[in-house]
Amino acid sequence: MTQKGLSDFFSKYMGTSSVFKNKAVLQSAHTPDTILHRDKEITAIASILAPSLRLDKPSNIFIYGKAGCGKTLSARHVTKEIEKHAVNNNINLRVLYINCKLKKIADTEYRLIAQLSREYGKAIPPTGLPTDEVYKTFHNAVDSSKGINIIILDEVDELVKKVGDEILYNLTRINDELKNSKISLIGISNDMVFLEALDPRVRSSLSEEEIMFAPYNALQLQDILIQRAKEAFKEGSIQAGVIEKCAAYAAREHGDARRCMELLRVAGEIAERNNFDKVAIEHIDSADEKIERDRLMVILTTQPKQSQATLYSIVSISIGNKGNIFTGDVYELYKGICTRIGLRPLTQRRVSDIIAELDMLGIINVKVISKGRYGRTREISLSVPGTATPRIKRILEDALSL
DNA sequence: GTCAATTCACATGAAAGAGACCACGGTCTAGTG
DNA sequence: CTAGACCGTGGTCTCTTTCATGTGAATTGACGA
Repeated sequence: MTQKGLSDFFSKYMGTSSVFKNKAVLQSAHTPDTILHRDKEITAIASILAPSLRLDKPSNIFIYGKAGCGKTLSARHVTKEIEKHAVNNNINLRVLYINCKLKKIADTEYRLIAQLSREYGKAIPPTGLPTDEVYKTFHNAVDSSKGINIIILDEVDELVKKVGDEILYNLTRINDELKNSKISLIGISNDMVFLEALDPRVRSSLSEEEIMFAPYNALQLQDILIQRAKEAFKEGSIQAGVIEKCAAYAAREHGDARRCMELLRVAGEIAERNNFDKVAIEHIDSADEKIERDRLMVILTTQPKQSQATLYSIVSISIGNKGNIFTGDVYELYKGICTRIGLRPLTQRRVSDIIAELDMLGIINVKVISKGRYGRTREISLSVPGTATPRIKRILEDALSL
């Protein structure tokens, strides 16, 4: 594009009307004023937390349910309201929200406690201090707050998976040592079976109350979408049937409202970019494709070299043969690739873990099978359609500069 | 033919090491009055 | 005398290796019908 062309482009862009009124409404960070189809759950959380307004320690709550079914939203909504009430009535109540999945912020014991302490205004260095020192700081900070402290641990399962359940035990036990304050925990997890894997002592104290969030069905998703779309889009900029299709797509994927809204947002962006004044049904299809493509691209390019090399060898083998792929084959080829690009090959033990990680990311499918006399191994298959494999291979070749 | 033992090729767990990053306190050094 | 540079120690964190143990069905081989 020439510079003149660029200027034309921008003025034309300014001239075209957007289909959006307020795109932020469709972003996952947005909190709507009213939460649809979660009345029962919200009331349940509220009634459990209510004693805190009388300075009694409310029970710990464990909330679980699939992704994008309103767990975090509901918990934050209730705690925000309760905080408001506390302020109005001069009650010393504090709500801390921590997302345990956030890398470099709260994904280890040290970081979580440090982050919590920071919420109380204590400066904690990112590393270098002994963990019990940080615990002490946190303990003092909480105790001097003299009130009820509700700590929301979002995606606790991720934390526990990484560092074990000891941290939860420590947190629940802190109450015994606090003189002036009390801590209540709200654990939020996507993982349904997470609780069963916990130490029984931790389990019983963390889940004094349990609340299950069922996934939204297609109709509920429609309601939610209509509510958001009203705010997000200009009137009349959505074709009939778009919302329904969007909801149906997401309902198929475990009723994930977050994904549903992303779908609608991206569809809107696609419509806009192609100078449509309405979001049409076919834009949903393109959006679905684009989201999937982008997700894959991000995963592929952000993986460490070792994972990329492992995946590359899996992809290479899968292109050649239609049969099954086993760990041993992958490792052999992987070693070859490593020497070719000057990478120090890892041990098979580690590569085995990397394969499991790739499975978790959803790029490959892995099944542990026993071939009888011929040993036990992982049967690996790509979980992306065969038509996409050459593209993946090219991306990885680029990334590895092969 | 039947049944238990064996065997393979990894899976899976636990522990520990390497190297990067960081805080903190003590020591050294150069600049200043 | 003092501020800043520079070390050594001790801590976390991530990625990895090493060592050890587990696993499930095909295969094998002894046994009896």
